[in-house]
Amino acid sequence: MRYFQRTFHKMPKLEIPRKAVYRLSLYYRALQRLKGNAVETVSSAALAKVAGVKPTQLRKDLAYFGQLGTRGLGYSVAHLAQTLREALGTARLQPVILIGVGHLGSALVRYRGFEKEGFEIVAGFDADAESIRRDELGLPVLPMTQLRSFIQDRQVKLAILTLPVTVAQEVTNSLVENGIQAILNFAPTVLQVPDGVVVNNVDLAIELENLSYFIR
Amino acid sequence: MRYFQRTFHKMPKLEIPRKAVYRLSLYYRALQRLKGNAVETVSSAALAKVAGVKPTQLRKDLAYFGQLGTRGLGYSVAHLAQTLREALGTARLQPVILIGVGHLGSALVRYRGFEKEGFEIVAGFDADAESIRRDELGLPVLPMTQLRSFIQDRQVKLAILTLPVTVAQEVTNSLVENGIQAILNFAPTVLQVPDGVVVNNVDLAIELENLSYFIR
DNA sequence: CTGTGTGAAGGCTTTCACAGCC
DNA sequence: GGCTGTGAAAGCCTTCACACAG
Repeated sequence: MRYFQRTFHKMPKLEIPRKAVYRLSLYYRALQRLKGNAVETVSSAALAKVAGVKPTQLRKDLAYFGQLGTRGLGYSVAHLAQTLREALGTARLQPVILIGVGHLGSALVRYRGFEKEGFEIVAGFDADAESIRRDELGLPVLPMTQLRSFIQDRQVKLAILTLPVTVAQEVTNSLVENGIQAILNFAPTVLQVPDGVVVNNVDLAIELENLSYFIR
Repeated sequence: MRYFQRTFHKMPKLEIPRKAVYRLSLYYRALQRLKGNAVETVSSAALAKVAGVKPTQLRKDLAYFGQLGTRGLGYSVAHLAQTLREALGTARLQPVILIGVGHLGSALVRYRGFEKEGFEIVAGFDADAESIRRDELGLPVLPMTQLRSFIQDRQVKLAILTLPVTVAQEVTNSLVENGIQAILNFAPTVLQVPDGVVVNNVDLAIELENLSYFIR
């Protein structure tokens, strides 16, 4: 996971703490639920409780985007949700490609939980593309040779990596060369990428080891 | 993810920073690779590079466990690996249960990357246990009614949750009641647990949203 | 001379306390 | 009175600088 300085066209005046961005997603989720229950305004205390954080922290996080609440009243659920959507860049559907269509990759494709959050997996890539039953997935599965043209034609910026460690770095280099700017990496290895490319790691063994440490 | 105070029987004198524990896993992985290449000693600079951290940070992290290195020389690969194994509690194989044997759950079972890290998924549980083709998984899949006896008989402390949001909290309560101490949660919701129970969340939509934020 | 161990400094994040607005 | 917005304080983690051991 990396963090870097940027000039934003409009959004925040100050640079937002890295961890705060994660929390924005939690707030957004909580707001969706409130919206479903036809709630119109919510206090920082109530929203923070659902998101599992302290009220002051929530207010600090939101303050990066200006004065969003009304004193004495709280936040407008609809307005705040919209602001967060735009801040997170999920106001428009983002195309994502998935590299490595094995067990885990296939499960992620079928998971479908991404779409309502603003992401669409538009294609899978695999070294052995021929052998994959693509109709079961409802997704085109292409050979790696088509990576370059696909990324460039479709202007894809986001990739999910569900590959064996042995080829992860090599494929990453190729992704970066072709214009991918952000990678969600499931391979249990530290990827080397140039500045300006962001990697988030999801490492299941590390999560288990971490839990294991705290059990006694 | 939660953090809490504990009295440890032996390990560290001081409390280890929460994030440092994650890095211990990275170091351990890197050491395994060095071991494979028959490397006997390694400097903090070399090990840190592979793990993607700064040498001073690595030394600070390791210092929590006492004087592990030799000045002027570095660390013994074998000895350090063993120390980390014990610290992380993966020196012995830990039994893990998986709750919710859908697409994602099945993919995790088949993934098998856990075993060499010291974890064994010993059973799956599902509300609809009957309908799951258990021979393809090579894993017993049991109905939820057997949760209690299984956890208690096998002394299971770790659970992986791959369930829909709607039932996640309810099942969590049941797990905690029956003695589960740590949960790796894939459901996109904030679980409420009592003190003494640790939850690590793996939330794919949040990871994507986070990446999306940093793309411009 | 090499490379670890560590107090001290620095930087980042969270929490507090309360001013300010509805 | 209720609840947000925010400077200041506290807490936590990382990095530095260097003493010290081999």
